Amino acid sequence: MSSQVEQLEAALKAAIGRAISNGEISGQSPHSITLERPKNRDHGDYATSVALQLAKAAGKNPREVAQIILNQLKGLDSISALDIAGPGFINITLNRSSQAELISIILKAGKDFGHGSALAGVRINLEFISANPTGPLHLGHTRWAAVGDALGRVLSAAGADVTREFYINDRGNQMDLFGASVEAAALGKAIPVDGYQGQYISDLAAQVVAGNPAIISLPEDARHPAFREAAYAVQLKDQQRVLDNFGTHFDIWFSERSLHDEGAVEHGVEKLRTKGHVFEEEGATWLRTTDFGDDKDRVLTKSDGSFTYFSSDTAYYINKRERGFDICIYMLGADHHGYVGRLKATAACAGDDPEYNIHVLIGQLVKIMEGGQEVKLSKRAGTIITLEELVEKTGVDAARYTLIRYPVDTPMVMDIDVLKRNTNENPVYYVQYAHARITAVLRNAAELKISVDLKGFDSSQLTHDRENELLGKLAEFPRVVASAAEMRQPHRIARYLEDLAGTYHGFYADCRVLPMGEENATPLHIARLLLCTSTKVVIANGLDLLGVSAPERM
RNA sequence: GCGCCUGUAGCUCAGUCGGAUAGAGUACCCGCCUUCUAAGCGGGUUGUCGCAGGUUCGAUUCCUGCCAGGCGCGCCA
Repeated sequence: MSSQVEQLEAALKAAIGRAISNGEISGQSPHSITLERPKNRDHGDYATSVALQLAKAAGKNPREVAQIILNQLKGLDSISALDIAGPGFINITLNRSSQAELISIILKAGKDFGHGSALAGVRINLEFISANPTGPLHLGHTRWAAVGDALGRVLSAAGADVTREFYINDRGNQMDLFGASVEAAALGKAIPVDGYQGQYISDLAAQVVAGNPAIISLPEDARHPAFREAAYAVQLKDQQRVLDNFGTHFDIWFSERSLHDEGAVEHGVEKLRTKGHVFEEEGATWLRTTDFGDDKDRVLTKSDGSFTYFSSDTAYYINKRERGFDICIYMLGADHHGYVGRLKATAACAGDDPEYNIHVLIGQLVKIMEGGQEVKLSKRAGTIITLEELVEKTGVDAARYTLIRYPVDTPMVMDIDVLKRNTNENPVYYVQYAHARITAVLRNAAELKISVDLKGFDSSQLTHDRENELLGKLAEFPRVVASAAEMRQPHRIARYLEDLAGTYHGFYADCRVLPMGEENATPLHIARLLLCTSTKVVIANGLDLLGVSAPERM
């Protein structure tokens, strides 16, 4: 894949190893060498600062160390120039035609280009959204609906075996209150104190009654659960429909009730008890999470014998691990960050490594602007914005892309008015436009009956600076995907795509791709068309990782 | 009080395991479509990287303290 980079890294490492065994440098060989792409193109295609890092232990100045490494670094025909710059950076310039070989690598890999094996064999449970089935999904869920889905795709691309899971909080007081609210609405009675308000409750009531008119005349003690269950079913189905429309799909919808029905909660408590972190006090059963850094111990079973919400969470974690997942990723809103400590402590209590087996991502809240004003979200005032409404206003691609584009630990502001615009203020269009533009060029090539085939590819044709720049950018894609997966940051893909799109537009402006007029297609035209095709593949693959479409025309 | 997140250009934000002259978009000014999608390209202007110390060849990045903003700290769910 990016084998050139890997080869270079290996060659550097070998060169350092030889210098050390010669005694030219003292110290240890670093466990890994990182090549970076310099911001400034005068610094070559790749650069490394190993010489600076080794200088101290070697007792020599960094430029000397760099020279020693270079002396050992011979016989790589893919390199056209090696320079020592500044305090001791080694700058590497690749042989251009060798760099152009990337095109055949991309075209042969196709949809798989960018995929890697860093997480091969790792089973990951990715849990996100996990809303109560007591109302529509709103803005607070929307960020995760987009980012969680993209992260799932990115982790899969890194080779992980990913299961996306939605935990349905379908148990407890809130469900009863929800049922009672819908029931009251159906019967024309007042909504209970602390009950659920809003138009959607009346709508649900109407749907429930329409689906089963006899429900109203049930005796009271049968009517109450009947309303709760019917409303639950309708609301859950609605959430599933909205997410499906948003392009976010789950492998498992996991019911909290099912944990209790199958005795998993008791099982979880017993398992923790065998690990020695459970104790009884004041009639309640506790988990000593303070053994592992939590700020207070947590109750598993209340003094009245019933289970706490925390006990469900604990049991659910244990259940996931027993189902064979190596890593459990939780994506929570900032208003739940207080749970991180106890979740990690729970994992530790279960005998797991909280640094590896569990990973909690905290997403800061999203603010929304419309008409130049912040929309204050308030259930009481009826100004909640649902995921569905957001999509209606902006479209799936713009909403998803914008939500994914920022790291989740920064609070973000979504400006609805900007998202509605089809301009460059809306970066999704910038990227999509590049894809559509390439597609148009390739369409025209097909009409001219130019055969765009690797057989006719002469890599030495690509000598223009713009071509070189574009090739370099394409070569970065696999590393971007790998780091997005490793750091759980899908926004890196989006930023990369914007960068790549910009590089392509620059190439397009300066390099004519198709023959003009009656001109025949030359090897240069073919090579450029193949470069375009490669770029199209990478943009499409990147957008796919975000769940955003790659349009053929715009 | 304790804990988590944030503070980078007028605005919205990137910034790879600590690297070279801190970057995009937007806004503002100036150029570029008698041949491939101008939703584009090129050029110009914009910085106390919140403040103060520390670690080192080197800090926007790591550590400590402080300032400002957001959020959270139930035998609730």
